[in-house]
Amino acid sequence: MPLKIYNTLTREKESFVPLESGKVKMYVCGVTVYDSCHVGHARAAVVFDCVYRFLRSLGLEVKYVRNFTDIDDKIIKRVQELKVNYRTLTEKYIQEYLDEMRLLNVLDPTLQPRATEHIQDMIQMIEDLIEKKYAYAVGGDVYFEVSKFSGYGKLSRRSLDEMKASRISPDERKLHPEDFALWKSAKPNEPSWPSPWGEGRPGWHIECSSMGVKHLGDSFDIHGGGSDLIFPHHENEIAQSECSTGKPFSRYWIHNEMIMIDHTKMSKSLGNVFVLRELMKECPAQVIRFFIISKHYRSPMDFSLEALKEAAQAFERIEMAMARAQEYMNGSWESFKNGTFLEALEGSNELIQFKEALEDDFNTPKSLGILFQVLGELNQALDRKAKRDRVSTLYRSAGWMLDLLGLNPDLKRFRKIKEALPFEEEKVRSLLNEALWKDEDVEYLVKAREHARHQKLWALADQIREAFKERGFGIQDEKDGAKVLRRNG
RNA sequence: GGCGGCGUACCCAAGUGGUUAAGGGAGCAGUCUGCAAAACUGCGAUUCACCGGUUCGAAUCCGGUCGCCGCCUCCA
Repeated sequence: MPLKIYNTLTREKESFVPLESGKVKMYVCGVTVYDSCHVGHARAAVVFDCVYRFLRSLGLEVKYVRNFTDIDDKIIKRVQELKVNYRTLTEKYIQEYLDEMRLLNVLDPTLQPRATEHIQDMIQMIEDLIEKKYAYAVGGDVYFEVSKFSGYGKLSRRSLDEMKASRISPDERKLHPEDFALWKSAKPNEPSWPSPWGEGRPGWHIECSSMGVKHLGDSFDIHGGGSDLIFPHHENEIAQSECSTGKPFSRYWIHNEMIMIDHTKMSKSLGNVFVLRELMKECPAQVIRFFIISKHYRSPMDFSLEALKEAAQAFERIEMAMARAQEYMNGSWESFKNGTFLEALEGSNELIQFKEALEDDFNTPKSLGILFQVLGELNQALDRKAKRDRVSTLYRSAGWMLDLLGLNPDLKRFRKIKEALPFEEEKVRSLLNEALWKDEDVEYLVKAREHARHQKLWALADQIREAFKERGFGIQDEKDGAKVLRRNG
């Protein structure tokens, strides 16, 4: 089955055929670095990370570019409010973003260019557009003349007539109200770069055209971003790029839908955002990732702490099963990997189904359904002490699925304590009064409880278990020793 | 107003023309356990917002009604 992608440009699911066989060139709009990211930014990053991972696992060589917008009006506004150097500000949020991406297990794109590193490229493209009469300079500003591009509106399905009717308070110096800025002249004390039109900065849209074309070529395969970028950002990118190069820009446009709070879009202006780094203090990043991929990327998704709690519960099921299998097999799933995903597919019905789910426009929720079926079988096999071969097959399949979805279960949460430790009731009593336990205290108490159970001192055993619970640990008694697990949050 | 989308069990969520409508959470019952926890087993939508139509057959296609949302200004 070929990979099908829903293309915003055609509004249809299409078979994906890259321009150059075996290679994919993909550009995704990153973030504007003027403030901390929220869950919506995480969704976009995770969605395209899944796309990236899946394309790679199909054996395609993917060049993936995701930019940082590190100069724009919002950044300037923030810089003036905070009275800091704009590079200090942007650098801070770039680092924050990179840290968060790492925690979310989002792979580094091939390139992460910054707008300010491409000012010259942008100036060249603007000059080119002026020369070709698609753009005009007025004072220190340059505008793109939208009516010169017959394809304008093809992505967002809008006509110029509609736009003329709806545009509000147009800049007087524009020839037409719907024209947009390619270059903006600098006011005093604003960050600026020299240009043929004087000191200034690039308009927002030109950076993506310029960096896309520079790093991926005039025409490339996939362009992604949030659905709120379709108009005007992506529409304008198409106009600039195609007028400049004379060639079709991106061939497939992928847009992820928004995160909603109480059925309303999460956005800064409404003040209903959940800041990612705050959320990560309460909840493991992997749970956030799991939450995100549990809904198809093209549907709006309601976010709430309750929903996140449900996701945490479901994710723990994954972690428990994988931890059990790891213990049984005495090794991480990677150590049983042998070969690539495509090779692992051979004869593995569940992996084939899993692949088919993702091939259908990256249907991650459907793929999770298949993962859970495999985990159910894995648990069954483990319950019945099935042969190593059977367990190993299921374990490996589940591992591949988690790998492709970029889910990284935290198996260190589960610890089986095996070594014997001397039991001293006094020490146990004193530890029970401690508010915080070190690792060795945890181990000691697990063994102490085991001792108490062997002596049928049920009251003491239950007291210890209760103390564990109060400190965020769960205990599971198993035939060959107790297992302790650290609860999330 | 223009363009686009959504409405599936208590909650989340796949399924978009054809065997019993995936999966997860929560709940209830059973197995296991000193009691738990986890795991396993069983139970749970004769029905897919509503009303018509097309079809041998529709949650799935078409028309209408109701409700909700996004974009059209900065936005992932």
